[in-house]
Amino acid sequence: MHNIKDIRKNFEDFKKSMELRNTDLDFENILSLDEKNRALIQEKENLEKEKKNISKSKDEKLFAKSKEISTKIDDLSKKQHSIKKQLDDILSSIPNIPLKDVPIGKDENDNKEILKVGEIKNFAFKPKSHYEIGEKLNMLDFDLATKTTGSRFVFVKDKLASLERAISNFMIDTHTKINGYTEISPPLMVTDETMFGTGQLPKFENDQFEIKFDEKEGRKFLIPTAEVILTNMVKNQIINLNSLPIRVVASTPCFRKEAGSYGKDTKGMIRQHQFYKVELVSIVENSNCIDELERMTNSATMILDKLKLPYRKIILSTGDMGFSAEKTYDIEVWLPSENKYREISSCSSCGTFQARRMKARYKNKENVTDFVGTLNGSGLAVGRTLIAILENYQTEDGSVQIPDVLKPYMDNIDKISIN
RNA sequence: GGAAGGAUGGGUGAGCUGGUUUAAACCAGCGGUUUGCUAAACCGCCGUACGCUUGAAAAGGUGUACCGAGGGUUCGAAUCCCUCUCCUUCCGCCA
Repeated sequence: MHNIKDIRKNFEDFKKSMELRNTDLDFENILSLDEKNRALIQEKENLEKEKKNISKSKDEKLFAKSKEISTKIDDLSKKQHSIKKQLDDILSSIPNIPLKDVPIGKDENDNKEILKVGEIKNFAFKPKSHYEIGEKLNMLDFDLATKTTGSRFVFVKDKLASLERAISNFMIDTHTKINGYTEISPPLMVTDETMFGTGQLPKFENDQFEIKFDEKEGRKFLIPTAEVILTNMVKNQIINLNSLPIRVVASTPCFRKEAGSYGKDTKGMIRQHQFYKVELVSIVENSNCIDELERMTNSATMILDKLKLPYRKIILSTGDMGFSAEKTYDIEVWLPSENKYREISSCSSCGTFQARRMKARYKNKENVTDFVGTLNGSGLAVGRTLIAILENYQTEDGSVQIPDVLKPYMDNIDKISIN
């Protein structure tokens, strides 16, 4: 969320940034609401001062007048709150401003590749898709999921279920032992306020699963990514400088409605309503965001290096970035059956954008309170890593080799084959 | 689910028989003195948000609100009343 003061001050810059992000806004309305709001605050504060003086004087003759002032204040207060709410509603739906080095563009076609790693294997046969491999092995069962739950879910069985768990454990171990992250096992449900903090609400409510809870309770949602709950660990607090940076990692299921992607990736487990993801979150001094983003992205690619999966790193254009991001790297893994790279991780710096929404602050070196910087990245999407291993490590007879680094997690077996 | 107690600044914690509280004190933090360095000691500063204002800016000045959240009583609420949330302890139930 943006500070209205900054918008007021750098209005033209702000306008331009929003155009880069294809955001259509009624800029004049923002300014006029802001002015009205401030005028009402002034009026109200003057009355409050008068009232305060009367009560201090303890002059009984003025008591009646004080009462009169109270009703006026109530009235002004209501007006001001309504204006402020209108303003906040608009502000809370405005995306973050891209950093200067983010390529300007309309959509994903304007993203820029910046790195390509690993050798793409030349198969002597036509490589099968992950779902063909999985179904042949009898270890991916989409029909069973349809029967019990619905579309876009899957049963992972037997050795593939172990492999999925192995992937997750391997990632967590790498991030905790080598990359300096602390493991967290968080709640998978959050309040609406928490969803607001990271930017899922109010604008993207349609993508979220809401849980029916007791009437009395506030609203609760299933997390669409652990980013939501890990980032919000610092909400509504002022952190000591010496406890920064905070680096946490969690492996959690993620729940997404995938509204608006009806035709996309209907086959296989590329796009599911529920999937496991290992998520990295960093809370840093806001001046360290850029460095931390590189560090985080390197932590994510380290996994692919160790798994010996070919990948590329791209920087998202202004038109393709997520709502809260100021700069995003996507990491895409090679899928032989599709003959192209597919997203397996997305690492973003959000600057102070989420911190403002969460009111997450710290005391900087000058002892001045300032908003923290927040970053999040997948390290990596577990389901898609499973897919990548199935496809890249497949052999002609339908079995799948186990990547060396995962063998210790799989009873040191070499491959998974048809029973 | 029942009963009792509690929630105060970054932390600990007084105030809670309405008006010298304009939120004490301690710790942490920041600045300084001393010092070969560290430590210690001593001195000073130190809540948050928003408005107005001086200034090119950095940084000041000033006002209002805020003592878990929201309402109420009152000329006046951290303090009294109501509702809710969360925490602690005890009882019951339970993986």
